[in-house]
Amino acid sequence: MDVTSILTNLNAAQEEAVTSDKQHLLVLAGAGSGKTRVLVHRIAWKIQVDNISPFAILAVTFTNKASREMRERIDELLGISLRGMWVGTFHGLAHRLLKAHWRDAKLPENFQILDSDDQLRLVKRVMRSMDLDEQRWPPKQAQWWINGQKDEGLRAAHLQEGGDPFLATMLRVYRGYEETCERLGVIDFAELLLRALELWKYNPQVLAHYQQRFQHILVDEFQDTNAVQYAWLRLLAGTVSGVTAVGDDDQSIYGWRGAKVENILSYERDFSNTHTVKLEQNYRSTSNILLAANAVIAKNADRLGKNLWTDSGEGEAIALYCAFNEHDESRYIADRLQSWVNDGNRREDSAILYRSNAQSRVLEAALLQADIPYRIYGGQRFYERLEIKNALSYLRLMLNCHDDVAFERVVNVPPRGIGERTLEVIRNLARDHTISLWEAASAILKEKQLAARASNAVASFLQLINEMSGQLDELPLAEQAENAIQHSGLIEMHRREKGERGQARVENLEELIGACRNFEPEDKDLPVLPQFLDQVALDAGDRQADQDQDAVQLMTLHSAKGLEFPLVFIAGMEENLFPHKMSLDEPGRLEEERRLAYVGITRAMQKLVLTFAESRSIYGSESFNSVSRFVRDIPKDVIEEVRLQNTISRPTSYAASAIRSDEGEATGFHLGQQVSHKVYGEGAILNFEGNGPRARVHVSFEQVGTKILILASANLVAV
DNA sequence: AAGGCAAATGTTTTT
DNA sequence: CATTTGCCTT
Repeated sequence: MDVTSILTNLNAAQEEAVTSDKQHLLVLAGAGSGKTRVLVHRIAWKIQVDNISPFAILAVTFTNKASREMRERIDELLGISLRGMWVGTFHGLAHRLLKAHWRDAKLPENFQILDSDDQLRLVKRVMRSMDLDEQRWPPKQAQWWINGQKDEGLRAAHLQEGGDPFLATMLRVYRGYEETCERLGVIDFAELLLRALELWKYNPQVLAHYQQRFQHILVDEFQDTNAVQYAWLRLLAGTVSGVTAVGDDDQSIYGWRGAKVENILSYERDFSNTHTVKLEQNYRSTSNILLAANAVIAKNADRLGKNLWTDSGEGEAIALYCAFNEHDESRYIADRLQSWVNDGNRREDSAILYRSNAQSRVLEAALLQADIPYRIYGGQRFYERLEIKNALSYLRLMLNCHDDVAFERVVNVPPRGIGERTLEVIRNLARDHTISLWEAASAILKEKQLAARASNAVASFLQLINEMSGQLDELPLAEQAENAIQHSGLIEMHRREKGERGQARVENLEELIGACRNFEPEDKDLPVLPQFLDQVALDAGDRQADQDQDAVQLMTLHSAKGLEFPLVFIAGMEENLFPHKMSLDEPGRLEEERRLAYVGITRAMQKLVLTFAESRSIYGSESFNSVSRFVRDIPKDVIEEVRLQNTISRPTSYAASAIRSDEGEATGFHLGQQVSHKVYGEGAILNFEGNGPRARVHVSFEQVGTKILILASANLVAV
């Protein structure tokens, strides 16, 4: 094989990374610097030059999408079989390990994976059995807390309550939840990782096997690893294997869910004999866009320090539009998009990004109005939808009637007269005798402990499942799914549901049958249903397809990471929205928002359009926010402020905020600012009027509405 | 046990 | 504002 082909079209830094022969390699890859490329080419280099067998390589990513992409690109470059090479997500690989070593991991052979919805239900059940007040102790919070502990590698047994009533309660729930999971033989996502770590920790012979096997380990998006994932990697690498870690501290935006940027710093300490390469040349964006991105991120402290540069031209200025309100903002974006299309561009090549999903509504309305096709990413994914989860629960019960999570979910869906009371009897018996709900239900029927009506309902449910699972081996997957959906009455239930929602649910159920038909099991010799269920649990399915239509893409800034578009809009560049007000208290949070802004800006290849609204209704009431600090951090000479109808370049100030800041400086307040008045309470500044001692201010108070006050005597206090 | 109405409650998301 | 959740009635 010709080795030079691996190195063609690589720049010096990329080549250095691909060919590095130090044991460990850390690649700090700026946005758009060819990160995946380096990863893929390094794998090729390891195989063809260092003669490492694909069998001895493990490549790990965070998302299924990233892992699919990596597989495809390795395939493309090498054109050889990837057989034996492990490429997957952290969770996927952990699952694979646990399946192979279920005994050592102290799991039942056919353990089920809980998604966050299942997990919440279970936490709720545990908390209810502990008689905790759901108002005082929200189950969501407990779930969050438990996952947070697990992400840190902490089990209930490792923790001390230390007299703190909050901790004490959380810990009790954690213990109860752990016990329940253990009894049911189910594991949640965080558990998947923690178990895989413990599998190696407590079974040195298993660990040794994998340590010997994997000579080289590659990790993508290293800045997103949490404590458990990092420990897992260290353990696997041992002292012999090499580790290539690729990441960007400036793109760490998942700290709030346990990701530790510090892992990048620890890396050089924990893995000796490390070489670090920075990829700073950007192949994606114009220099104006990079200038903006660099300026925004420069305000963060504790960066490893990278500066993106490009040798492509300046490109166009970054447009900034100050809208009156969110409708005006959306209309502007739609207009701008329309002219982009009229100029012969594809909608597909543009994206509208925003901080929170709630912003998409207004944008959608404007696009609909303008007749511009769009595609929304985010929100609920296919296998997470209620109707799909119900259908899957029937399949799970057919496979294993002792699956209590599935049993709870669909025992009375569609309603068949098995209510809370009946269920409570079954639950109690199951708990007292440590048997499954299925067994408890059967026992109760036999002993005739129920009223005739409830008894009949339970009996017919058990019979339904029995009948369906009787045909398990005979029918193909799609027909089993169809049976489940038909005979359970699920499809009939949604048909009767009024409105579009029912219609959509029926269609989704039909799509599920299609998905079953298209499913290709990894191992053709094993039963197909369990493989299907596992796959579905680990990959909730890409959001609505409809790929064929040329459409604008709408998504949150978070989900835009890793993508690029010639034209990018970022809507809602306002204080309190972006940076989000929730993240203003903690400085670490604010830095993460700044990185999110950096991620957003660096998605744009040719043209970036930032918009903000002077007034925006949030949850029904109007709020007034000033332009985001991130916009103010961008050098003014790369910004072109857009006014209605005409476009003016204003190197000195933004027209809209100029008025504000002038008045703001004179009065100590600015438009939209939250202030407090000792009689009227809190409100927002709507307008200023006049100058000097007679200056007046319009304030919209939350309690009493809008008042006009003499600024000098109102004694307003900034909130 | 099921359907209807009032009240609460609102970041970001992958697995 | 819009959706979900819990309580209350039939």
